[in-house]
Amino acid sequence: MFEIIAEPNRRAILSLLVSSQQSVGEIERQLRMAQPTVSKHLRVLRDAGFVESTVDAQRRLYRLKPEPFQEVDAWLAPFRRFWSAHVDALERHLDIMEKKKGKEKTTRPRPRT
Amino acid sequence: MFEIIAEPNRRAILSLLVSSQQSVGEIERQLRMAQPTVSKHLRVLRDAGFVESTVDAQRRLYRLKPEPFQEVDAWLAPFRRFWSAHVDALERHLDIMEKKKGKEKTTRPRPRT
DNA sequence: CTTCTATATCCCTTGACAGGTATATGCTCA
DNA sequence: TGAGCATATACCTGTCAAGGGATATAGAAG
Repeated sequence: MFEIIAEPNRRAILSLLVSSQQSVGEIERQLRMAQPTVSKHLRVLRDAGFVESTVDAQRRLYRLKPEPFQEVDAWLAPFRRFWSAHVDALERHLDIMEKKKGKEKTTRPRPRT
Repeated sequence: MFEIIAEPNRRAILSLLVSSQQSVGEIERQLRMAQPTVSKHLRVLRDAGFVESTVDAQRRLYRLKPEPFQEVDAWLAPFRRFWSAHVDALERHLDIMEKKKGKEKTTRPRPRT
């Protein structure tokens, strides 16, 4: 399951689908990917249960399915317990993240994906 | 970062390290992996910041670092919002079904958001 | 110093997978 | 029915990462 989300283009597709369902063509245009590439990634995502599709005339509308994300979350659980014992480290990390973002405005930046 | 945890042996190593720090040899024995394999995976994990090591005589003790896990968690956040809406809807639906059957509604713990 | 133990690295082979191009499939509408 | 659009698939090729085996490094012990 992790191999699925290891691919950057697939993560981009998933991020797109968070807001709403999209057709293949819409994904293709927004992500500037070739159509076969999009279709192939969607195939992988569908086989892995990350998305499902419905037919709308000649189009296919893809939307997210929650289960695999829950599995990722479940895998993360033991480590979450671990890191919550390291709140100090968390705060240091966030400080570093803030400093890295020094170029950006203090108003909420748009998510870049 | 996802490529790192996409590898099953690496996930096994990380799971081992949740309980406590381990030497390379201990990991090698518990997971029945060849020593160079363990060392190479640990190298990858260390470079990606998932683990760190300290020297103990000829041994190296590896332990988890929290930051990359937090990043995974951060990536998951938008999807978590998405799927918790789904689960809530499902529960409401099930509640309705229960009531239609005239049965008592058994209170269930809410999933953590 | 020599040897033993623990770990890291090097080299090589192999397999998986991603992208590109061409083509197939399927639906719509004139 | 045929043209045209939207999507899926087949085939090819290059890249990259994992595992195996040999070897290098470094500390410990005698």
